[in-house]
Amino acid sequence: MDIEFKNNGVLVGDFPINLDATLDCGQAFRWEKEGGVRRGVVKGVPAFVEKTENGIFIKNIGKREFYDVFYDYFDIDADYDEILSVLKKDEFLLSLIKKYGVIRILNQEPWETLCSFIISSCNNIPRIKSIIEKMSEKFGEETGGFYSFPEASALSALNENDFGEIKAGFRTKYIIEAAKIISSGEIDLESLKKKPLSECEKELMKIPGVGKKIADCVCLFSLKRKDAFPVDRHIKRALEKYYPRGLPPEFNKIKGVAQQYLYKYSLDEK
DNA sequence: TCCCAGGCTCTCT
DNA sequence: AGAGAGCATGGG
Repeated sequence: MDIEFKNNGVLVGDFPINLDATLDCGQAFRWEKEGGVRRGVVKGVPAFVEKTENGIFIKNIGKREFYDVFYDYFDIDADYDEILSVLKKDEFLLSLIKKYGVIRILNQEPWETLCSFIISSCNNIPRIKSIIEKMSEKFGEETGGFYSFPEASALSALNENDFGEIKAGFRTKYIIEAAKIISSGEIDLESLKKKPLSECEKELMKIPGVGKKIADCVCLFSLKRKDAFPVDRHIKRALEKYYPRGLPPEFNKIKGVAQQYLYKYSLDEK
């Protein structure tokens, strides 16, 4: 890739990405589209991203924010040529990669990811986004006209009545309990990055409202575990139809990336 | 009115 | 260990 700081932003060139697919296929929930520009809030920083001919332009940030926040977020270090070359050995994945280009795995903030996927339980994407937005406006910090995702410590002090207009339903008590566990340090999400996947899952599943699927989402989308493979109802159906005898074993270390292609495909099927 | 949505928990075998 | 109901809410 090719990084250039210009026009009060960062131009990341020679950087293959299907920006729309990456931001919209259910790994992140806070990216809106205004004209041709994507707007989000990443680790408390308001973000404006445009697709360019061979990469992306991130507006209104300097070197420091780029390397502190966005470099990691967009998984810029990872070699997707190599990752996708493995997936392309499979005929169906090859067709999906041809169709969708490069869908990247975002490295998101762990608490935001955990909380967002607790909210995702038995829910649809528009409603997940709406609940997260309402929570951010009510309990997050305002920065430049936008709201950061609320800290665990802020949510841990609330009770279910405070969530009245958030309309998170039965998930409300899980959110508050999870916030307590994380803000108290009972579980340290950052430290899970160093542990084996099975141990990460086991630890995360101690949190109420978190089963294996949500634990795997947290591992894949925020703990840099591309070997995590969240199975929701869509993926379950896709596996039964296309991989009745299981995924190719050579996918193992990067099957999370394959999962995003299968998920994107299942969204488009409807 | 029923079905579905990036599931999980609790209970009953 | 495995199956099934219940869980809040809103859109189709």
